[in-house]
Amino acid sequence: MTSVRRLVYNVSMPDDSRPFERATLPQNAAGQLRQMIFDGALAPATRLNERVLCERLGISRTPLREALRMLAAEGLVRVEPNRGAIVAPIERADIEATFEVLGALEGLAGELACARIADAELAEIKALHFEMRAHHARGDRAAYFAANQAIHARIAAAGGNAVLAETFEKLNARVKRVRYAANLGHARWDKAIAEHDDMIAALSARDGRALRAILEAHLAGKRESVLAAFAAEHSAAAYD
Amino acid sequence: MTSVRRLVYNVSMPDDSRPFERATLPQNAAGQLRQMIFDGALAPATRLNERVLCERLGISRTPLREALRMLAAEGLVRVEPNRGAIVAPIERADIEATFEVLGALEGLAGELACARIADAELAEIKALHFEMRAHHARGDRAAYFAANQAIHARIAAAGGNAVLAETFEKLNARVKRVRYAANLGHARWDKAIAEHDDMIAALSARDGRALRAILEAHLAGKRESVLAAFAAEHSAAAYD
DNA sequence: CGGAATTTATTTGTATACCAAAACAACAAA
DNA sequence: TTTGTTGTTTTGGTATACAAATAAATTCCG
Repeated sequence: MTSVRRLVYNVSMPDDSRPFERATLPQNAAGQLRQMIFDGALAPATRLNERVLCERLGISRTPLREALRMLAAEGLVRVEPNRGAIVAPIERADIEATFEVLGALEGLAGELACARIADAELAEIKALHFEMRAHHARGDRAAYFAANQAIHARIAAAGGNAVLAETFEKLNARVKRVRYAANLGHARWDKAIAEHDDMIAALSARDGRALRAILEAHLAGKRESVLAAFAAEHSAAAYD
Repeated sequence: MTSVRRLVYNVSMPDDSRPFERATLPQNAAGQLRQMIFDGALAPATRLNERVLCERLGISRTPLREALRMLAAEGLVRVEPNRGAIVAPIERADIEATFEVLGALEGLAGELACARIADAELAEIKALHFEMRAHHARGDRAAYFAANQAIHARIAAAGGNAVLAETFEKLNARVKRVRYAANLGHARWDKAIAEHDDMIAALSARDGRALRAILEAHLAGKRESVLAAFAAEHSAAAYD
């Protein structure tokens, strides 16, 4: 049972600046569902029966439906009138399109980050980078994945553009599951690591132009590996 | 009473490809609220009292709350636990951040569009362009605005990247109200028109690099004029 | 026997009533 | 003016009911 380790590295998705963040039930439910979708407990195209989910989450229909609407607006779920919700299916085109946008967004973020990042934040990203390399050295994919995601989220955030960071997170969420599923081969993995080294170098040097190029290339590479894994999985297990 | 003319140019926001689109109440309500927010009937920071809105829209609380959640996920509304929803306030930083992202997105879209756009779609954009110039010549701001928005939406769509177009639309929606409020002076307006001419030229020539640069600059210009108007309005009517 | 028509069972969409807890407002007291 | 205190309103959530739409099961017919 490969239950992906719960994201260890906090990146403070919404502003958790307020003390004692009281979550409302729909927010909670949405969070749980998100997690289930990420680690595959809810596969794409799975019907989301309200009754069943209500029991499973221990809430009533009203907040559940609100949660589903939220997820729908995020693109993780699709609601069809009178037919209910399903986990949003991902197609090849979606992956391509999403990574294309992610590349542009993170490219911009990198450029901004080089101009604006504080030393402390840079240090933290470096620390994460070396932790990630440690996980890579040990071959611990889950931990590597989490650290990797954290780094990218922090770069997205380091641009100091909240809208950018938020948009990046939301889009990234849509492909997170396939990202993790893409168990990269050693060659690609090593290449990714090398690219990360370059990223850190460019960021340290505050070379925005370079970082943007690296990030765009990195995302493109990631896209290819994800697409490959996606294609493989789909030829192996043909549902239709 | 400046009630902005209802968007004349369809850009097919969500896929209205299916015939007889039955809308569910929450979707409907969300649409109406969106419109009210766009044309200022609901100003930023307005409390959205459930009871009142239920009456106004003629629906019950259940679907209304779902609609509010949807709008919240889109960033048009903010729901604070136990405190209800308000129309999302916009601050200077939000405008800057949003336009920064919009610039990157539309830049990418432009580049993609140059590579992929079909002649028919290019012709349509050209047609819209000249309509827009006509509105400009007559000084019809509302019509100009609508045509302008339509052009940008079509460019965003012409990249053939659905995720990109969708993301652009959603982010643009957040600043649409201030965009319209920014009643550009003649100088800026003429400049915008000139930039649009350049856009069309670059798109016709399929010069992706150039179009990207033009679009990024255009958005930056738009940002400045919006910021100026925003600042002016805020010094004039100081609420606090 | 296989497909079409029809009945039946589920499920969704929405409304309503109800309640607790939180927020807000009004007002008295220091 | 600030601080308590006390109603009042509003929100968050549950439970229930029911029509309409979908999906499933069943019957009917060629």
